[in-house]
Amino acid sequence: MTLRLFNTLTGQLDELTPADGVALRMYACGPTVYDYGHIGNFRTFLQIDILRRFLLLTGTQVRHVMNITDVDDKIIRNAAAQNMPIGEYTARFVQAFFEDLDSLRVQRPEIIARATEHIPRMVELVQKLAAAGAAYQTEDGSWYFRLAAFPEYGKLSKKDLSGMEDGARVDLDEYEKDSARDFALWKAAKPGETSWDTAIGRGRPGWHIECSAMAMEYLGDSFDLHAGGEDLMFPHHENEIAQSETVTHKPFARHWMHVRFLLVDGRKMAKSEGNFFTLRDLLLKGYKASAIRLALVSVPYRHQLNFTFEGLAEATNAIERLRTFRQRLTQAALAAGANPALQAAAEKAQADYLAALANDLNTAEARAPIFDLIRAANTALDQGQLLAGDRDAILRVLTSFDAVFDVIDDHDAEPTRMALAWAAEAGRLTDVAPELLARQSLTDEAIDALVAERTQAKRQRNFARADHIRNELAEKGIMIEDSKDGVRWKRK
RNA sequence: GCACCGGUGGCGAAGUGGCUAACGCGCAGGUCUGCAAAACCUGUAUACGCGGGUUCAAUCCCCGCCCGGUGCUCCA
Repeated sequence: MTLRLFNTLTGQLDELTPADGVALRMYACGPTVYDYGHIGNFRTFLQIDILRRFLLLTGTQVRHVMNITDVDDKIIRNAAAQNMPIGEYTARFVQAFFEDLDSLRVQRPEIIARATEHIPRMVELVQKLAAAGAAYQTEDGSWYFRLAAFPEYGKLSKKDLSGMEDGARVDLDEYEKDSARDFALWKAAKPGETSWDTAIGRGRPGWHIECSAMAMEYLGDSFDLHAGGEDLMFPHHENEIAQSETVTHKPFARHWMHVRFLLVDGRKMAKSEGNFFTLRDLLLKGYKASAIRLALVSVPYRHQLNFTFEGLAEATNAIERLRTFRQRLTQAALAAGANPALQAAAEKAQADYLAALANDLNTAEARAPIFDLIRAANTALDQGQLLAGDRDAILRVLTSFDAVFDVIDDHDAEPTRMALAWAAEAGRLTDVAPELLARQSLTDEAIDALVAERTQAKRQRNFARADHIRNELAEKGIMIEDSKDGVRWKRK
């Protein structure tokens, strides 16, 4: 199954296949590690995760590179303010970033490249640009890219900069540049700043050159796909193209994917708006990692996603339905054989599901056939018409669904535990929702014991005692569910 | 200001030039249950921003308008 994915460069849906026929080479812009990641960041990484999982599921190998920008102005400033080397400052945010990716079940790229470990490659690129006459050094020792050297500039973001007047918004600090739009390749060291002593002078890399250098290092001069948030399209990705193609004279990435922004309550998320959430904020409010994943993934990547707590609640309930169904199906006592109608339903669900994803990763559309199948299967189960062979077929569909969405398997305990441990360490226990603390206040064993006692009481028709236990557990967010197959409980 | 994207039932959100306009949540009824809850089933809503145009036919194409958002600057 071939994926048709919108390509920013061509403005249309293009088939995405590995040029080398072996593995899809893709580069995705990673985080700048100056703070904890927020849910907007993670929407992008989650959507790219959907892409990579779909490719893997449908038999395309991937060579996926993600950078970590571990040196930039904010990092230098913040580290200096805390009187520590930038490596020490970024270390905790790098670690937190990967913990958060794990919480959200985002698969690791094959290659993770840190900017500070690729300085020589960046210097080399600047030298090549200088040799080609596309880079120049200003009096302070910084290097800039000469936009005039790349006539195709603007082809990705579809901007025509030719008519733009230089000087419209000139940064006073940068009066030395030949043109206001020329961008920094290498920033000369200022006193006391972190810097590297290199052949092009003492300084540190500009942001854009990092990605060009690392992408080419691991993927070659030309590769299949470059992805990132929509905000990076201009100028970051445009600049990458300009630098890279000026040096190689080859197309940099054939395909560009941009994930649109997430809004919160209809507005752009910003600290100043008071609608800014990190993943940890949400976990401490008691939301499950799986619900956050599903909520951020269910709106297709090319649409803005309006994040709300109602949306999180919806995702929570949708996941409950998926999980409950699979549990019911797995536990049911079934006769041997197969029901042709259900076999056909399973096959159709699988086909429709994959077709939806193949169509520009339409995750919203992809959910529908799964829920259709669940309804058909539940009805058949009620009527005793679901047979063992049907169970196998349906479970296979769910497994396939979870290979991409990854929300049915319940891994929610660990992220919550991690977030609570972090909150304790960071002195943020006051931010933890009381319900969450209550919910975690009893161990599984303690709950099992209480549930068993209640079952015993019920058998003895001591309903007062039984109801008392039920209420007591309910107050702590533990829900008891009586069913034909026995008693289940879950943390709400 | 320029550019781009969107406006679908109570909410979220697919989709299509003509067929019952998905799916999820919510809500209602039913089944089950000691009672509940949960679960499941069924049902639910006079839903395609407004005004023109093209067409035998438009929610879907074109034009204009209104509303919301985003980019043009560090930003996922």
